[in-house]
Amino acid sequence: MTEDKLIPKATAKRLSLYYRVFKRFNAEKITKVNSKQIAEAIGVDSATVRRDFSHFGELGRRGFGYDVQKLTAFFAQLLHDTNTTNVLLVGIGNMGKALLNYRFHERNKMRITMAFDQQSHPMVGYTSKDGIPIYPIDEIKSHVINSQVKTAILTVPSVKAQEVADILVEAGIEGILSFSPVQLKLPSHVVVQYVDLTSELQTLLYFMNQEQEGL
Amino acid sequence: MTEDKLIPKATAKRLSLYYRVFKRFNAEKITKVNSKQIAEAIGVDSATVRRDFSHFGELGRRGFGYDVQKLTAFFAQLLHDTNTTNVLLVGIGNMGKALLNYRFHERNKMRITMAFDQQSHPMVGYTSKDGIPIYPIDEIKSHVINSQVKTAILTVPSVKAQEVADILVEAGIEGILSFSPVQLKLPSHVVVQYVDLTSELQTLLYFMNQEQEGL
DNA sequence: TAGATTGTTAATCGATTAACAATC
DNA sequence: TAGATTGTTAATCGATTAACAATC
Repeated sequence: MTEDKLIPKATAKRLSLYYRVFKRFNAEKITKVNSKQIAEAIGVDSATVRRDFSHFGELGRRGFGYDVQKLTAFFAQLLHDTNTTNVLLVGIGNMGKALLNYRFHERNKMRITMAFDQQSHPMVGYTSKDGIPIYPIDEIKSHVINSQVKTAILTVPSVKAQEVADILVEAGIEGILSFSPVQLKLPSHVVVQYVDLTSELQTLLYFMNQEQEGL
Repeated sequence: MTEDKLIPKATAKRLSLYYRVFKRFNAEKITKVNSKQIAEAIGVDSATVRRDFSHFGELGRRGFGYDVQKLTAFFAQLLHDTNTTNVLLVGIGNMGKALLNYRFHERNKMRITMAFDQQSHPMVGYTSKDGIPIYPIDEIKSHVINSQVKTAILTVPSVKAQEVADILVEAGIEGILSFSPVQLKLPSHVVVQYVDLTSELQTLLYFMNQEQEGL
């Protein structure tokens, strides 16, 4: 199948994982891989890899495998990792601080360029270690309007999440990565992705207990 | 279906989400809910909720709905959130620090009780804000052995992840929540759950771009 | 050519959803 | 009883995997 533009969701979620291992292979001077090697590196079946790739045309060479450089370039394109994407952050708590100092930009063309918290937060009015400016939440709209930013990371307390998300959308944000375990009600054109650390840990414990109980 | 003990993975992953909304309902003095309300709160279909619950017996009352208290108690049991689970943390970088200060224990009976990093890390030998002791990595085994800890959170650089995971398993750890984007090769009795922040953000951007391009 | 590995089809498996009889 | 909502079955949908012809 060539460029049919109907990428299954499960495939879409693996794209970034593929991209990372290709860059890793590149760094290790591995120039050629087969679907089995890719599969092992990301923890899926080799048939899944080939099927995933098939949505984007013929990326490999039969009897041979894939050229790592070619794959890397293709996936960079696919994931728009060719020019920088700027992202904003709301909420400079525990998690917010960690993300503020996270070097997304070291390996990918994305980075946090501004951050927000309540007026009373001690860091508001200053900048992060790396010079990311931190503004009060009521200035979100004005700062977003004078920028290319369309994406937000949300790390505010659950009770504030909906309220802040509304402000973000109002300001023109079209995608939110939320760490607040609250189902956001937003217009359908806004893409939301959730990260739920407590749930991840609790689910791990559940699986461990299942394991214990014999099944 | 009564207690068949064959909980589908998709259902298992929602258990913690259900549990949280029940506790939230409780806090809001809501005593009775129906499957539609639960479904909305966690962002799934009401049929999914009823089907999920059906694996655990008859939790509700036909024509009526569910008793929130009863559900909360049942899920607390199910998720073993009745007695405290102690967890260790390896890697006091950005993410590690955030998790170290994260109040898991405020809402659930799980908490980080010890942390580890390289000998040279400035916090090794001291404790966190909340008094969690921080030890050097080579002391993992001795500290785990004198404890009930079976679960680890791993926030070390990718290149160290496998090495540290091996040490953890050697020390008797049976479950790992890893923030390092590396597929760990471990004995099959060890349960591993991955959190991949870069991938989450990149996937969000991909979906946003898809949205833009019309599909 | 012989060997290897892709790209793709068909089979299987698992998850979601619609529909409704059971029943509170 | 009439109305509501469960628990469950059957239908649908989507994802994974096995198998293999195509072909480098």
